[in-house]
Amino acid sequence: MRIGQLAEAMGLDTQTIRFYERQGLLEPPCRQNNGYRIYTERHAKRLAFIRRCRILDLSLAEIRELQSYGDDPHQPCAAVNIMLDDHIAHVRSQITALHALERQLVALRGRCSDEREAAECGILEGISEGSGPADSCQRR
Amino acid sequence: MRIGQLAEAMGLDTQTIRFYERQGLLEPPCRQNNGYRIYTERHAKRLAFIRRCRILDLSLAEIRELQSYGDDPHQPCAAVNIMLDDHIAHVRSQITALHALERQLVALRGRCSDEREAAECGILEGISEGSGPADSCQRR
DNA sequence: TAAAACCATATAGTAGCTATAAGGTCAAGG
DNA sequence: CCTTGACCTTATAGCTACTATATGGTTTTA
Repeated sequence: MRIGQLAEAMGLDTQTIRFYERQGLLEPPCRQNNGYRIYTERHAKRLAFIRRCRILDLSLAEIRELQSYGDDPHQPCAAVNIMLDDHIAHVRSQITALHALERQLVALRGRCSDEREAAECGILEGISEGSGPADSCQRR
Repeated sequence: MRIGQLAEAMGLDTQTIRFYERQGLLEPPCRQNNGYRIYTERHAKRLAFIRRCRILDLSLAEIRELQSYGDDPHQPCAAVNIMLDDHIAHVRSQITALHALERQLVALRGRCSDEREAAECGILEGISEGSGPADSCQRR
């Protein structure tokens, strides 16, 4: 399987596959005489694992760590659980921050209707004053 | 006011201020004979505006656009409203995506308790299989 | 007079790709 | 036989919004 076929199959760019190789996430495959990379089913599986991790928004460093656990099956997997717990906490704090941001933005949006000149625009005013929906408003 | 004092007052790094200048967000200030930047109250206000926009997670490009409206007070401000509406929509879609992600991660976390070997870890298994909480699970 | 604290510029690094340039390889068509 | 097009290769630069580092000048303070 050449790189183009693998990329096609996985729905990503050939560049991305080479990028993962350079980053040490994907084992360097054998080469043909002409230098072309030849991938095996193993590579495809590993790549699928990487992609699913990325869909879960894990960083490349975290994926490298996970792979090291997967490759050494007798390690205790507590570290995997910890990583996932941390990641969940991270996602939750992002959600909280975005909710606060949304409230601020909606409040700001309420300060201007469409038909004004910029000089009277309540939004520009609002940003300039630095007033959020309330003074107790959470800043990230 | 020199750059260090301004940075101190605004709670950011001097580098960041120079960076905003290079990016065209902050007007280049006058210089002393020795080349030191001298800032005025106007600069401080503009910088505060920039910071408040960043707290609202607006991009530097969006801030540049907002400033151009603020600097030309007779333009209609409809564009400001549109930008804010877009930004709110963007934040909301981020929130939605993160909620879906959280559900996936929590389901995955539920597949492993602490005291196993990596070979039996339900999490590594779960990622390898590509199973989320359900097959209909939303992928970003 | 010398160290500490400030200022200047230029350059590289961060994350995770994506895009571009410049070139080698291979199969099919004229 | 040659060319065209699709594929492959490497190296390099770009994206965002900073942050860090290196190197050197200036000013203040002890």
